[in-house]
Amino acid sequence: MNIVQEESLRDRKKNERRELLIEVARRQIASNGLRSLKIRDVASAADCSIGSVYNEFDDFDGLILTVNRETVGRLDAVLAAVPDQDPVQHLFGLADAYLGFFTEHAHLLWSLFEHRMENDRPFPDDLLQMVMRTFALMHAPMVRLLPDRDPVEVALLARMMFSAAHGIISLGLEARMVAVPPDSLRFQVAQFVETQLIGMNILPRR
Amino acid sequence: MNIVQEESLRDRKKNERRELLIEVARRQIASNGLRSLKIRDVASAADCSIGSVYNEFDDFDGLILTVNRETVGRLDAVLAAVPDQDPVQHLFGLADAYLGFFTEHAHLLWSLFEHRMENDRPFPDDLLQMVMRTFALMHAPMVRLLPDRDPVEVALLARMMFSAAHGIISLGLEARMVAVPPDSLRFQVAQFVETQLIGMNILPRR
DNA sequence: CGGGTTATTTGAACAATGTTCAAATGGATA
DNA sequence: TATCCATTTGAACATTGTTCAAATAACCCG
Repeated sequence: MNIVQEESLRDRKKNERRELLIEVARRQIASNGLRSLKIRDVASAADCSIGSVYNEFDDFDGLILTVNRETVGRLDAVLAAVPDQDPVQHLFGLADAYLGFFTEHAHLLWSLFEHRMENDRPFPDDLLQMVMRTFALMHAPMVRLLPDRDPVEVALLARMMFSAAHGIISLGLEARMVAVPPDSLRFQVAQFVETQLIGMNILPRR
Repeated sequence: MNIVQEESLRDRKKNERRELLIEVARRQIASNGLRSLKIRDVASAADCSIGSVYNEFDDFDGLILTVNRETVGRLDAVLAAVPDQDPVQHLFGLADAYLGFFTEHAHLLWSLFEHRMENDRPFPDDLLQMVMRTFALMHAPMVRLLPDRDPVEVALLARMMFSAAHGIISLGLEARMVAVPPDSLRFQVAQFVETQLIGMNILPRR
């Protein structure tokens, strides 16, 4: 049996269209936010009918989730590329990389955090797993810094620190309220990590 | 001229209806989230027509904003009631009170943070002022704890700490991902504040 | 190449929901 | 009671997600 299937014309067009649809949707979310995304706009921008969007994605949520999945993937790649030799510098690097990604793709990240499934359907498990895996990138340096602590505690601590940093960045970038100036925000994040590490007896007092 | 105006039957009915509409809307948001709020449901629950809701509030945003304003007012009252004798205990108390209010009224607080105006209209200034004033409650103990620092720096620090705590609580309560158990969350918040204060040389190392 | 078969695409129609406004209603007033 | 005007009403409209039967296009085989 031939495993390597020849790609038919149908499949190629289908794949091209799918990529185009995702790209169009991502651009719209990235520039004007999740709430500005409309099926009809996506369809007309991709030069196809409304029905074709439904053919490719089960429903509106399906399209959003696909964009969000790719966003998590990109974030994961950025965070995974942070140098990890020294665990302290690793933590500072992760925080700064998260800030950088958030600043550059604020609407995409907000889409990830703000999106709620229609009709109280459950959040898809695979995306949850992806998010958890990205969370876990913060876990590694914390384990190295606190080798004697209960690993469960350390996991909670890592998640707590991520949530705190996320709060600082997310509210700091919110233009609706008075946004924190970018330089100040960068300083705040670094200061938060440093203060936290000092408080945990990992860095010396200043 | 008579300043104390006799309340006419018209006015009384109008005020009663207004209160009822707000109450109905708040209950709906509190129990099922902002997205579940529908004009028609509110109208029928208040036993009046759709148009009457529009008569009382300019539009849908107007109703939501009214509920959100009251939420900020209630939060402000709760936080203002926290004992403020010792600034360190004051900070712990504020964090715990915020956690308590958030836990009890999660959907109402999410409504406050998630709501976006229709058509990119600006966020109303009076509500922004209310939120800022509530933020400022955290400011006072920080000033007492860091009397020698630049007040502008302290203000940024206070906002940073609020944002961090908000992130910890908000993501911690999110059931969509794996929610942090309530007791664990309470511990995390207290631990965050303590670590932060130690790192800022305000509390001794443990 | 042609005809049959199957997959895909299309867009009109539907459902849900925020919004408007002319007519009806009802409280105030003389 | 009669007139006047504020308020209320709900039908109609606009937007937007969703469905599905008909049209179209790709594939396959003789």
